Amino acid sequence: MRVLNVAEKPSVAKSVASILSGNQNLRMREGRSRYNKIYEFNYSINGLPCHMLVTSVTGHLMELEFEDRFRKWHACDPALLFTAPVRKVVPQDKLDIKRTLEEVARGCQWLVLWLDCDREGENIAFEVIEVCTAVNRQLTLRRARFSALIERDIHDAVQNLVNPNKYFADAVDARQEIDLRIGASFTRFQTMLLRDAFVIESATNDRNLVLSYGPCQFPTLGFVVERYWEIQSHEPEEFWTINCSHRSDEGVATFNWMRGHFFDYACAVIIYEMCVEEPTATVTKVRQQEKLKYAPAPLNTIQLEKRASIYFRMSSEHTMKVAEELYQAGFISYPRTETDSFSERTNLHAIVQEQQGHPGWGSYAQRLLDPASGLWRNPRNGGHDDKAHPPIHPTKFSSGESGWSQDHHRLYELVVRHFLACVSQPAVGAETTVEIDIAGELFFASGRVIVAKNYLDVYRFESWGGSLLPTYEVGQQFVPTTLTLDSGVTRPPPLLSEADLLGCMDKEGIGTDATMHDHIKKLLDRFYATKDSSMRFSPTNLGEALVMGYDDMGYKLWKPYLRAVMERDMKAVSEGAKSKAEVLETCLQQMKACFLDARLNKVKLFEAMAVFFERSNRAGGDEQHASGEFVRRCGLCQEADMVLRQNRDGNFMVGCLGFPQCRNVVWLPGSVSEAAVTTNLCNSCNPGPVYLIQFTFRRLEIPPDYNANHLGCIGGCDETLRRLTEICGTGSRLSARGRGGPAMPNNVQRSNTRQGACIYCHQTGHSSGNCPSQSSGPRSSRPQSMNVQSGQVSISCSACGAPCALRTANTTTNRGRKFYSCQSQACNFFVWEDSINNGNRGRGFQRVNVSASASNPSRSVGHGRGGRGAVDAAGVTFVSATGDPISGRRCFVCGDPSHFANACPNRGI
DNA sequence: GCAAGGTC
Repeated sequence: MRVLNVAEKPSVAKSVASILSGNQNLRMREGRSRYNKIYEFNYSINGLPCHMLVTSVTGHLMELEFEDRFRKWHACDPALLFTAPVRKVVPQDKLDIKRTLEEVARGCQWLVLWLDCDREGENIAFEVIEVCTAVNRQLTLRRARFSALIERDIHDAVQNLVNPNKYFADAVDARQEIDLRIGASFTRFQTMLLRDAFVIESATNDRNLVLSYGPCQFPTLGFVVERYWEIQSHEPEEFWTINCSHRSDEGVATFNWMRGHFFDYACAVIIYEMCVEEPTATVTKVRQQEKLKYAPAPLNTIQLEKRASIYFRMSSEHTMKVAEELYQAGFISYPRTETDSFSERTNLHAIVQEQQGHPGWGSYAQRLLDPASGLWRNPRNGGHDDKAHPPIHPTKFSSGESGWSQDHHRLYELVVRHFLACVSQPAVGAETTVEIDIAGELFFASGRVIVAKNYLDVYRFESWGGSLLPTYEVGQQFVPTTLTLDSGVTRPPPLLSEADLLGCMDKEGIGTDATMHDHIKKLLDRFYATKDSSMRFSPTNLGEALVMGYDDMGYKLWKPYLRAVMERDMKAVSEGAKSKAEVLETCLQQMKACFLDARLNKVKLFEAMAVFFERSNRAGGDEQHASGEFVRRCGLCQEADMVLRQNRDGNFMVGCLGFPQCRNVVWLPGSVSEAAVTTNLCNSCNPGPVYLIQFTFRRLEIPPDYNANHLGCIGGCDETLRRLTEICGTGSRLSARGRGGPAMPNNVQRSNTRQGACIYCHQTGHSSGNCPSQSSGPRSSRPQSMNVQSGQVSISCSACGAPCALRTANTTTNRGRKFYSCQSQACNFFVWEDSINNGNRGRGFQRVNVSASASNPSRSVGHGRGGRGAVDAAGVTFVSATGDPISGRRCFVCGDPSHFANACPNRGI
């Protein structure tokens, strides 16, 4: 019996063939595609002798596409894409693989499917079935289920073949169809609506600019915009904290206030004064604890991308490209995996053994293998398993290859060191916490000594800040060296880093491990977002405007919810709880309703775009062609429909949907006030059908002997329409110029009250710049850009010199109080408006100085915001006027004192 | 010219 075996990728075909044949009498020959070889050997399945042929596809063999009539953008209304017929086709670049399968399948009796054991794999299995059974109806179809490319699994799978799972494949069919229909309809709609209506300077050639919408790319953009809005709308709030330090022979200890910080200055000062008056500190608690810092879980794709971004500033897209090359060359395992736990059957020691000769980490590998070192520890289980691939690990030793770039070296090193760390003991630290009491107020200090670095010895990318604390004993008393009341302001969160963004996508289920980096890249390619020099993402005006437009419509299309609902439905289909047809119908019905509604509310998108972009003077503008009532098939291009439209200026025309390729248009008289296509057909015009249009003319603009209501035909037979066109002119810009004497620039025409409908309210009588609807109210969580723009700018940032915006605080303590702040996140400058009148010109992070003397506690304490520190006879300074950043704090994520948590390089891992 | 998912 001849058995055709098909795997999802060439590497799996090779492994399966090599395992099943035991490399005995294994022959390889070329297929039609250069990547997909054919392996042949003999094997026996359940005692039945078989001649095995093993080959592969490369992922999906087929693509879903619309039928020809719906593929040209202007040939149909995008709303039709929710119902237009679709078909699965093998694209040009996969035809070679298809032919190989057909040729081999003809001579086989069985087809065994070795696709990955996930939903996409099952769907690819059915694509292979379709191609193979088309040439050989007699094939027996069997599915091999395996969870790893190891001998036992592969032999088990082939001896226990099952049936392919249609439910799994159906779920993917549904996902594909929904993605295509939603993506194509919204992309065409918003591109045609906005691209030519505004001057979008980000694109060099905006004729090619595509304003795409996709159920993954838009939520990804949503994360970026949401964080940006959070930063923009942040109102800095001033807070106060008491810090204390003590210098002894052993060094300096910095104590933090147990209360953290106060937003109320008066309360903070009262407590501070109490402390200053009785400054003697008493040690109330000394606690010593052992702390462990565990090595990370085994490496999966998302962690690889996140860590390469943080450690090497590599983009996720570039990381995957380099990883793919290392994989192809055999140095690392398959890089697209969700799995972060090793199977018990993996020979971890063998992988370590291979690395013993490396000059950088070889000696660590040797120590690991020495049982006497006690360094070995079985790796953690990260809790994810895609059942198809192991965690990313080194598969071949290398001390660097000649063709490798710096990034190849770095990524290979990360994979190896990560693996060695995973099988190592955690780092051990001894932590000491000391609590002191000053006048009833509690303060604490902590220090850490690393007792055993263990995995940190090899995993040089992570650190565990250590700092020594002088020895204290309970009951010990001392007078602090400094005791200061310090001020700070709350800061907004930072822009999203690539690691943050991957984290958001992972959490909300946007994309897969193999596609997340594509979605991020798409934001950059589409000019929706930019990445700054510190690898953080900001939305562009275009990205922000699109999200703002949909947000104003009340649609959460830019949120991850839609994808989450789809994902739940897909799961239901894969479990057989819902049918593919049922899910497709409900989902597409809802999305079509949403689409039609979005089109009705397109003014919201216009408004949002108008906040950032100038209107374009380009004649036409595709938005006029985005929808309209069918009148006739175009006689000129004979490809698209002619539809009734109203242009921006309110003039009617019947234009071809093939614009701009086809420019066939019938302009209607400028005196038409209303027009609607009827169901009546013209009896004389050819080629038919040509639907008649019911017109209403403005009485004062047509001669008295003409009727204001007229049922007319645009096919050429209608004499009345022809005469009125001659008399009144048409709404076309060329015609308007002709009638109006000397040609006027388009923007002048737009401000003409008769022709220029306001872009905001679509009414005439005022220009867009004076629209009464634009005295904007507050916008949900977004920054109030209008208010900011119209704010009285009268003060400059002390750090960067840029003019500050006047804002209004909305916090509990300062509601309604006005303040100026720098719009740059980096400066953090702000000043209360009322304090300017008092002579204070802004504070930023400046410390406020409150002085007192330890030797004379009864002396009055200065509250002044400009007082200087005082030194007593014994040289004990309680205050600092240096403006230094608050010291003695450490990052609560990694414990490193060199930065705070919001700037921690380990944040988001 | 549109999506997202495989993979080379």
